Amino acid sequence: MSVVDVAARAGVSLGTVSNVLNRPDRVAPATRDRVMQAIRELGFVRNEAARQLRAGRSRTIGLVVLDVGNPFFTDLAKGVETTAGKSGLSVILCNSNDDDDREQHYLSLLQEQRAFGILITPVGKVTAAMEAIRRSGTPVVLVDRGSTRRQCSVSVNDRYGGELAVAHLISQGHKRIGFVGGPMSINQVSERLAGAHAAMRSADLAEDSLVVIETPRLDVASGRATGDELAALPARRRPTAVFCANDLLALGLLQDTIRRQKSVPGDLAIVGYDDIDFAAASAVPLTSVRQPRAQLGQAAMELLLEEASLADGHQHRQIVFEPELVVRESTTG
Amino acid sequence: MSVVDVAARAGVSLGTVSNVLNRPDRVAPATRDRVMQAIRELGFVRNEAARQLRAGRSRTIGLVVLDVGNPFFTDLAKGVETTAGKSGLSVILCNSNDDDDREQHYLSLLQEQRAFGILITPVGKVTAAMEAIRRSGTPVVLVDRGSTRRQCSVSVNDRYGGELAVAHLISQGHKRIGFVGGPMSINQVSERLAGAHAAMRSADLAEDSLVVIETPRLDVASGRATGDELAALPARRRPTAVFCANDLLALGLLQDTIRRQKSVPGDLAIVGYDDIDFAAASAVPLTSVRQPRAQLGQAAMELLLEEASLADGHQHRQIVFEPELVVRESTTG
DNA sequence: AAAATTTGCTGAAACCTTTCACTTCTGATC
DNA sequence: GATCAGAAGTGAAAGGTTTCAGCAAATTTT
Repeated sequence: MSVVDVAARAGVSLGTVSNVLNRPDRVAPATRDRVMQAIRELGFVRNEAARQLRAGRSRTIGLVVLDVGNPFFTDLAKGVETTAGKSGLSVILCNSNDDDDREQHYLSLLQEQRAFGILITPVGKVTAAMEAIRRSGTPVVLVDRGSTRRQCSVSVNDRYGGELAVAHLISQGHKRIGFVGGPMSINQVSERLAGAHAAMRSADLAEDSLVVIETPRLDVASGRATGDELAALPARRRPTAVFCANDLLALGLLQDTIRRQKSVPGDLAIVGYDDIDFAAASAVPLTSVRQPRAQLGQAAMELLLEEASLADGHQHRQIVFEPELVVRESTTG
Repeated sequence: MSVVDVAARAGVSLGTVSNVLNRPDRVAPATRDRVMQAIRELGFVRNEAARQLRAGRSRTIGLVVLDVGNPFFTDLAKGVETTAGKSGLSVILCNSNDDDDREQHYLSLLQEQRAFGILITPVGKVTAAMEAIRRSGTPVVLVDRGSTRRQCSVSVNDRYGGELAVAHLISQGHKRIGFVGGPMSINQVSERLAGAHAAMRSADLAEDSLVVIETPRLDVASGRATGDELAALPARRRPTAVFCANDLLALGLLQDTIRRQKSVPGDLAIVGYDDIDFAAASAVPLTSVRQPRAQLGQAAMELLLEEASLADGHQHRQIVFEPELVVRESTTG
């Protein structure tokens, strides 16, 4: 069943049916009603595949994130989705799960679907595949990740965020500080670590006073596992405070620390990153570095739309938000 | 650029290119290599829209959930996605946000895209739109929601879960118990409430010993707001324990209770529902009713595939999982 | 009244893939 | 040497939408 059937039933040409669907104002009201009636009677539903084929591009944008299980990304996704919806675009949420292959897989998929555009938080570097997609005319905006002039991006100053977190710990009197996060191939992680180092230097603390514990992933389970590593350290090397690269890690570590009957922040102060909703509701409310999640999504989507509309004369832009430290009990007993 | 260009470059017919793409074994190795080479040289990417148009249905399934911000649903989504991936299907995650209109919107969208199938946790009743989609030949499986014989569904016994939760509170000596959840139009909520009532009856407690507080949504903010309502109750009416219809509510309420300097479970015992990862990491580790989230997703996807393959002779099935009570400190000081 | 413009509608062409009936060729069998 | 079977490849048709040049009628302008 197709526009042809609708046209037959309404006694008009198929071109007119298409006009009713896409430019109703160009059709005489009487005709329009007749067509609408036929559509209703036949239960006609537009075939999006045919539309796309004809149009050459779809009305779907792909949002590729590192972890849908992380509330940071779902909040970001909400911002994207709301903004996209206003332009009649839908969002397909893809979970790369920190995995290069999955990322690659989703990129191919989006390319085959002739996605309207792609928002991506890359697992590692910006790959050749991404470059190729961009060159083929599909707008690509980097999310939660800075970029060079040759690409649009929306990010939060991760280095500064790391600095904020560690400077705060230092101001609380800590001198041996741990950094928990990984893999280092994730840009956000290495930037936050760089910020941590910078804060140490500013306070004239020795390089090796920052104990770096690399985790395989940025999730709650990895955070819990970190408890063992910390406990295994000789007391004089063991940090009195840690900065976790995200809240999931921090919550996991917090949970494990309490399980070991240690006090937070007494025995170990903890700072997280992202300030997800659960951070405030945790065993000990978590000090965290807040990022404007929804705004980030909105800004990214707006950049994408801008790039899509000004196809040629588009000037790539890099938007950088500033993070904010939210102090709670996990660092101030 | 299309198969035609590839064919021209490789010096074969377009039918052969298609064969290389879809049934490589039917093409002589030499020819196959030549075609592959041409594909690489031209950077050819299959047009999914054209495939779909030809095939009549897409390779995408829609998963419509009530709240992507709820880890329960993202865990469920992971189960769905993994299982779908094995059959070469992709998943588009749609967030109805407890809103009828949004649900309707997404259903239309999926219908226009000729989705391979739909997994949905309906906001309210099973609507005429859903029926229509099913009749049009698209498999629809209800998720986290039971159904009649006329439809496939995968659910968890919510009534029993409610019973477990409240029976546990009663066993801890509580006699005035609160139920927090809403809106009641959400099936899971009313079922869990029904279970709560059943538990009260079994213990010979009066009907009005169960104080029902209806919330507008099932999120952390609504949970926090419930603190006010509880505080406003006269002491002799105020429950000593509450059962929250999900963990987000429970975490919100927990947070607010602690803010008021009350003790959990001393002044108020709290049971949640879902046992999301954050439940164990909260201020006071939360007693909760665990649901097999990933399994739920997997089972739903399998039912969908079954329904899709046996189009005609398909016998609708209803799978019901049993929930499990996980006791933690929020109910056992 | 004639000319010009606007309005309303038509229908063929294009978008790209897959399928399938068909042809051609190679090698084997009797 | 004729017949047959199988392998390899061909190319037209179908699938549903949108666009656009073009046509006829109605309306306005000269």
